[in-house]
Amino acid sequence: MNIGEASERSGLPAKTIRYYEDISLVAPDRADNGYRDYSASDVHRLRFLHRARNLGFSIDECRLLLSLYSDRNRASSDVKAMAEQKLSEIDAKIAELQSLKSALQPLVDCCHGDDRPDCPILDDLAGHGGRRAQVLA
Amino acid sequence: MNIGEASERSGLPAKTIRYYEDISLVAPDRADNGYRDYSASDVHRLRFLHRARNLGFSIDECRLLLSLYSDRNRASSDVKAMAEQKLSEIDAKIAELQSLKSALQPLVDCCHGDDRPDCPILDDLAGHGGRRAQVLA
DNA sequence: TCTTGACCTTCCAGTGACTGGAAGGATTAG
DNA sequence: CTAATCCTTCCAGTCACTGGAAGGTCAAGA
Repeated sequence: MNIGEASERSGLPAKTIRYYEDISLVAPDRADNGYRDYSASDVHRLRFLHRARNLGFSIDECRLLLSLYSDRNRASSDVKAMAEQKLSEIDAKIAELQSLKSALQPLVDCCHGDDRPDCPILDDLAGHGGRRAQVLA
Repeated sequence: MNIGEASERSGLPAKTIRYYEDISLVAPDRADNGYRDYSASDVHRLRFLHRARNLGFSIDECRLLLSLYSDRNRASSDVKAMAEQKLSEIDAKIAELQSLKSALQPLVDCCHGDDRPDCPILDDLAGHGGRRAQVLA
């Protein structure tokens, strides 16, 4: 099948699929007219990539996952370790965003948000927030 | 002061400070020997940038914040609107990460993680997870 | 047969926000 | 005088695409 159909079936944009070929994640056949020709297993691979990317795995991690997937002898513990690491990265990002939020929220809350030029948010960014506690060191 | 001291005082790496000059966020003087010469207000500006970047504002948003900061006539509502938008972006990112987590966690939980090749995580990625619900559509 | 439009190809460049490194000049301490 | 440290510029790489230009191919309709 052509790239358009492979795109539809995998959920990935055609541009992305070509890019994945550039970086050797898929290797479709070529038809006589030069068009890429995707097999069902190519599409399978693309769907795998789509899912794994959606789960937050990097391209290199996807590459590893694909090789583990096709390795009859791999242990599930290898994959589990990667997934667990991903989970802890996700937790760390959530924590970071929440601390960002708790730094920004009080500034928004105490900004009157009217036409006057006085603005606690800018004051804090400037590093002289007056009586208010500094948000960042 | 030289870039090294400006770096220490602002908390930004020298490389980053030079980059900020490239993109016209700061414009230090030059000494006779060609070295950059940072004033106290340059450092002030760099600290402002450092704080704003840490709060999740993009470079372009920082540029805008800086211009609002030096605009005697700006209304605090302008800044508040930006900060509120930032907050909702942060909330959206947190929600996304949490849904990522709730997709990945059950896979990790049900993977036995031993030497056997059977692995629910890869099965799910491959799109044929058996009796388990598919994590992704 | 011709034409239109959809689809495909390659290649180049840009994104955001830096970061690393090479090659070389300036300054400072001993 | 020398060695170490600091500074300079410039180029290239990161990550994972994405946009666009220029042009080839194909299927359907007049």
